[in-house]
Formats: sequence, structure tokens, C-alpha cells
Amino acid sequence: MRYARIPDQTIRRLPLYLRALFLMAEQGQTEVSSKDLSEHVGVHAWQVRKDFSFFGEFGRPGVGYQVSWLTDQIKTILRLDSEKKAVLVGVGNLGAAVLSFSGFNKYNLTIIAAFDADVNKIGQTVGGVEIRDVACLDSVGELNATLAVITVPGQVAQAVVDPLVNVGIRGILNFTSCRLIVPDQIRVTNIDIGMDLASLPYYI
Amino acid sequence: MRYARIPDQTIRRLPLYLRALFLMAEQGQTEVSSKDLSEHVGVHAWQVRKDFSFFGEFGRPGVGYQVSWLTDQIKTILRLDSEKKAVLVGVGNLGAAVLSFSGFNKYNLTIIAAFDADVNKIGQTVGGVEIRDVACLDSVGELNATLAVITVPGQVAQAVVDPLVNVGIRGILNFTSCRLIVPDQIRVTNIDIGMDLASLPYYI
DNA sequence: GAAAGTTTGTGAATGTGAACACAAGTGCAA
DNA sequence: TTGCACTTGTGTTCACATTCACAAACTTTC
Ligand SMILES: NC(=O)c1ccc[n+]([C@@H]2O[C@H](COP(=O)([O-])OP(=O)(O)OC[C@H]3O[C@@H](n4cnc5c(N)ncnc54)[C@H](O)[C@@H]3O)[C@@H](O)[C@H]2O)c1
Ligand SMILES: NC(=O)c1ccc[n+]([C@@H]2O[C@H](COP(=O)([O-])OP(=O)(O)OC[C@H]3O[C@@H](n4cnc5c(N)ncnc54)[C@H](O)[C@@H]3O)[C@@H](O)[C@H]2O)c1
Repeated sequence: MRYARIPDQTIRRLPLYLRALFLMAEQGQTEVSSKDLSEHVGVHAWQVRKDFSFFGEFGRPGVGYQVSWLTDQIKTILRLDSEKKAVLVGVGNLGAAVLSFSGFNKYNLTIIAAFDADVNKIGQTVGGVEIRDVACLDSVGELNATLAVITVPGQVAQAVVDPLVNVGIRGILNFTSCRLIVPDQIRVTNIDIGMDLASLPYYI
Repeated sequence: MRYARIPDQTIRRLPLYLRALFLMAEQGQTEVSSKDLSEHVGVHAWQVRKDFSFFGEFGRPGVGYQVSWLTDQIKTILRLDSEKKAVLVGVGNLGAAVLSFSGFNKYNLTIIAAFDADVNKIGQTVGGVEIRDVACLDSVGELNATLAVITVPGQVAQAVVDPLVNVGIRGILNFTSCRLIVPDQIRVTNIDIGMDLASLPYYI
């Protein structure tokens, strides 16, 4: 199985395992069983083992997995072993909240720059990041950022994404409720809070 | 097919169709084909038709779907035909952003109350909603709210969720990176911005 | 009103991931 | 050394979702 295609769903679960492992490491735990891990994440134990089996043999029967080594493995798989730089465009309510959030660090993710069109905001600092003029979006190229967070109004989302793609952004986290048109090799993840809230009544 | 079990993935797509239909209605469009709709949402045309086929016959061959009627149908399926009330707990950076957001209205969703533990915030108004003392969380029962948005620090998330479940909340939108333990009949949707950002490097 | 052009609705085929069951590896106690 | 309790890794089975292909329904055109 080791060299087969990796299921998308498996990739989606890896960050969750990582989150749980960080928690365990903080509490001084050095070894963990698939059962342990599964309870933290909310899946079944065999799901955890199956997921790992796509990449190799990570654990020892009768013992479990070594927390630190497993953490490193998952980090490597997810390409979180080296620092990844991100920029944020649109420092409104939501953008400011994301900028102020410090929880990205342990995943080796850093927001190195923020952009806005509002002249009153340009020059100010939020979450330790200075807000620049969106007209200077081209400067992202020199910063070597590969990720972008889009928190502008939907109407201008596509307009800010196009130049970002041109200067080397490869992955986009899109908070607007507009579908972004990008080249095939660019990855877009959409977070639409409205959609998620609107889905809930169906299930209740 | 009409009375079979509805695939989860179909339900997940319905709000996206709804979002596109609102846009079309705004632009004065009265009829729409599955092809049209599919391009707005980013799926294939037959996926759209298949999804609708689980609920009945919504369109007319050779013509398409009537925008207003289709909108009503989806609203009904998603239980968005009557107003649903939500409360928000934790008016920090993220909570304030959600409170200030006005895009929930068209889905018949209203945030009617907000709660925080910070005495400096209690009594203030954000996004037209007055912040109340989290110690009075029990009062949610009288408000007839069925939904809750959780934007408190992860450590206290479970502590605020437990009383919410007791006073009748049925659906929860959880922004913390902690798994919430709730009774089976309560629906929890997790939005973890850190996880979504951490997944991107794998794909780039 | 017949023919050509659209578009829907859906059974069947295909693909993918979840769930299971169990053999095999490990540690420990007697 | 043996037996027992525990845990991993994975081939297989099963359930669900996507994809396809096409008949049937409708409109438009001439
Ligand atoms: N806040 C929420 O809870 C929420 C929920 C769902 C979706 N969203 C979406 O997230 C996005 C941001 O929401 P928000 O509440 O922060 O809105 P906001 O209005 O507070 O922030 C938008 C920011 O973008 C800036 N901006 C406008 N045009 C720009 C441009 N061309 N280039 C750069 N910056 C520009 C504005 O100056 C402002 O600072 C919106 O698309 C919104 O629909 C927000
Ligand atoms: N901001 C982001 O971009 C982001 C990203 C990922 C996850 N999150 C998560 O979202 C949550 C909120 O993030 P934030 O950035 O708004 O944090 P924040 O610290 O700005 O806000 C937390 C709010 O909760 C309130 N609070 C604390 N204890 C409370 C209690 N017992 N009852 C009610 N209210 C209480 C605080 O007074 C504060 O207003 C956190 O769990 C965070 O991990 C945020």
C-alpha cells in the first residue's frame, strides 16, 4: 500500500492528528496508541491506523506510536517541516481577527504581510503585522510567500487574487462567498461561515 | 428515487446552490439551467440535476428551473423557510467579526444575543447585538434560540456548550480547535481556520 | 406540424473511502 | 519459556457518491 494514491480524506485528517499530538506533547505524553489518538480526533482507531499505513509503518504493535517521531512524520508529509509564508488581503473585521491569531506558528505558518485599500488602515499594525497598500500587491513576489488569505469583500476578491497568482502564490484560503477562478495548479480552500451556519437547521 | 435517503454531500451542496440563486435573483434572472447553476457553484451540470432529483422534479425539460420557485424549494428542504435564532458566545476578535456580519439575514438566520465573560464588554453593543453576561447563559432558553456560535478560547468551549445544550440549543458552529462532546441529537459543525491553512502546503 | 435543438430526470456503471476482521508483532508476568 | 493481554498493519467487504449515457419533455424554427 505504501506507494498508492493517498485518499483526500486521509490528508484532511492528518492536521487533526497533528493538533492532537501537539496537545499530548504539551502534557508530556511520549507514546500514543491509535485508540488514544482516535478518541481525541473523533474517528475510529482503525481509521487512524489505515491513514498512517498509506505512508509506511509508523508504530510498533503492542506499544503504539512515539509522539515526537509521529509528529515529525506528519509534519513532513504535510510539508509543514519548513516555514511557509502567507499574506493576508483585506484587514476588516475578519481579516484583523485572523491577523491577531497566534495559533498558526506551531504549524510553521507565518503571516508576513497584510494589505488593504483603506488609506486609514495603511501603515497601522495589527497582530504585529504592518498593513500595506493593496496597490503594492506586486511586492509579495519579493517576500517569497506561497500562501494567501483573502478577507476582502466578495466583489473585489477576484481582482486581488489575479495579481497574487502572478507573483507566485500557490495556495489560497478564501473567506468570501465568491468562487475564485484560478489556474489548475493553484489550490483554493473556501471557508464560508454563512454556508456552514445555513446548513445546520437541516440537521436539527 | 424521491423518497430515498439523501446523500450528505448533496445536502452540503444545497446552500451553495441557494447562494448562487440569490445572486441570480438580484440580477433579475428568472430562469436558470442546470448548466448555468453548475458554473456558478463549480460542479458539473449533471451533479446539480442529480442532487435535485432526490427531492422531486424541480425543472422543465428544454427550459430549466424557475429561480424563485427553486429558491423556495431549497429553503424549505434546508428548513430556512422560517426564521432561526442563534446566540454567539465569546465576543473576541473572531466573535465580533461574526456579529458584525450581515450576510446571514437572507438565510433567515438571526443572531439575537451574544455572551462574554469580560465585564468590560458586557453591556456594549456589537453589530446591533448587546453583549450579556455569560453567567446568564440560562436565559437562552426564553429566547427560543436553536443555534449557537462558539468563539471562546478552546479551554472554556466545553464549559459553555454544556449549559447551551441544556437550554435547547440543537446546532452548534464551533470555531475553537477543541472537539465538543454533545448528545447524539445535537449537530456540531467545526470550522478550524488553522487546520485549513495547514492543509494547503501539502497541495502546493 | 414536423424537424432540430435544448434541457431535464434517472437507471446503471464506476470509483472511492469507510468499516471490518484478523494475522502478526510486542511486552510482561510467572 | 510459555501464555496472555495488547496493539499494529492491511486484505477484504461493504456503503456511498460520482459519473455517464440516454430517453423523455419541452421550445423554437421554418
Ligand atoms: N465577518 C464574518 O463573519 C464573515 C462571514 C462570512 C463571510 N465573510 C466574508 O469575509 C469577507 C470579509 O468580511 P469582513 O466582515 O471582515 O468585512 P469588512 O468590510 O470588515 O472588511 C473588508 C476589508 O477589505 C478591505 N478592502 C476593500 N476593498 C479592498 C481591496 N480592493 N483591496 C484590499 N482590501 C480591500 C476593506 O478596507 C476592509 O478593511 C467578506 O467577503 C465577507 O463576505 C465574513
Ligand atoms: N481569530 C482567529 O483567526 C482564529 C483562528 C482559529 C481559531 N480561532 C479560535 O476561535 C476562538 C476565538 O478566537 P479569538 O481570536 O476571537 O480570541 P479572543 O481571545 O479575541 O476572544 C475570546 C473571547 O472569549 C471571551 N471569553 C473568555 N472566556 C469566556 C467564557 N468562559 N465565557 C464567555 N466568553 C469568554 C473573552 O472575553 C474574549 O472576548 C478561539 O478558540 C481560537 O482558538 C480563532
